[in-house]
Parts: sequence; structure tokens; C-alpha cells
Amino acid sequence: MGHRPLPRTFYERNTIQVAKDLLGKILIRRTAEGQMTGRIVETEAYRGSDDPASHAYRGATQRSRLMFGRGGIAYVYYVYGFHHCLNATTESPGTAGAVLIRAIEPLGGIKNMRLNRPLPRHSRAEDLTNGPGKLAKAMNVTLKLNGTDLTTIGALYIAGRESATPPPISTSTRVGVKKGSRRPWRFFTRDNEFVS
DNA sequence: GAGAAGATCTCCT
DNA sequence: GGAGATCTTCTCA
Repeated sequence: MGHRPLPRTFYERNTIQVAKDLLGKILIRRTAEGQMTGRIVETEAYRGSDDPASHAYRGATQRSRLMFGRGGIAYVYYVYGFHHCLNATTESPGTAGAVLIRAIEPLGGIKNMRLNRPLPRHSRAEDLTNGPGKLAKAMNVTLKLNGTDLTTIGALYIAGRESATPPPISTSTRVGVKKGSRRPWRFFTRDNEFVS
């Protein structure tokens, strides 16, 4: 499996399609302590003015302006005073879109992840990264990474074969969004223990 | 400049 | 199954 970053053309497409195609790709986080990697197993698509649940629904603000820029950029935000969430921006400049990475299956650097996110005593291995706040904590993703280019090798990027056969995909409505939109824009790999 | 809501998680009953 | 924790960003004055 290649560890070459996915090119910008991968991201600057329809957001729904990118959300599906990101399943099975490898998220790579490099820190002073070492490298951590994980397979993406769950995503959600967020769009622009037609999507009430999206930060970009009311147009570009200081926070959401990254969603209107080029694709392939890390969009990180802070919610509930506790959790960071990691997104990859999509669509061409001028069109809003982002894909929330909700869960990964840890592959490498698991020791570091456990240090970043100590687990309660009797928890299962899957609890390490099976949720957006959890994986951000485990991989030490903070607001400092907001705006990171995911198409070049750096502190944070996504790799994988662009044309690799996608795993079996299941679909459902998005989780935790209140504003209307029961749109089926959550995607996850079937039969995987690490989905939230 | 104040007030409110939020793409969550953990622990408790 | 439900409340509480805690801070960034947005909205409106």
C-alpha cells in the first residue's frame, strides 16, 4: 500500500463521492514522538448553502472559510469545549464542502495513541478511535493543524491508492446533527469493529 | 461585548 | 437512558 499523499484532484470533486472514496484510505499523523497511522472506516459529508447542518450553510465565516477554499485541506474545529473534529475540505475553490472523519482503525503507532488518550481499565481496543472526538484526541489533532495541506507529506496527510477497490460501504443518516437534514450522508465500511 | 448553541464523550443511575 | 463538562465561534445589540 502506497504512502503517497492523495492528490488535490482527489478532493476537488463532489463531496459525497469523496466521502465514500476516503473509506479505506490511510490517515497519517507525524509528531515528535513518532508516526501514527489508521485506516479510515467512517465519514460524513457536509456541504454548503443546501445543507443546514453544515458550518458553511450561512456562507463563509472566519471559521468556515476553509470549506470554501481548495480541496485537500485539513479543517479542524473545537466543539462542546472538549473535542476536536477533523475534516478534509472538498470541491473546487468557491464551492463549500468537507468530509468529517468519524472513525479510524489504528494501524501503527498505537502505543502513542494510547498515551494521548488513556483508556479506562476495562475498555475494548476499538474504543480508542471509534468517534470523531476520540480519534482527534488519540492522534493529537488540535486547532494548530487547522489549514494543514493534506496533499503533501507533513504533520498530517492522507495516503492510499486512488483507484483502489473500495471496501463494502454502508450508508446511514448523519449522527449528532440537530438541524433537520436526515440526509443519508454518513458512510462506513461494513462489518468493521471500529465504526462508532 | 454579552449570550447562546454546538458535526461529543464519559460517567452515573 | 440522561445529565454534565467547558470553550470556540457566531449572532445580535
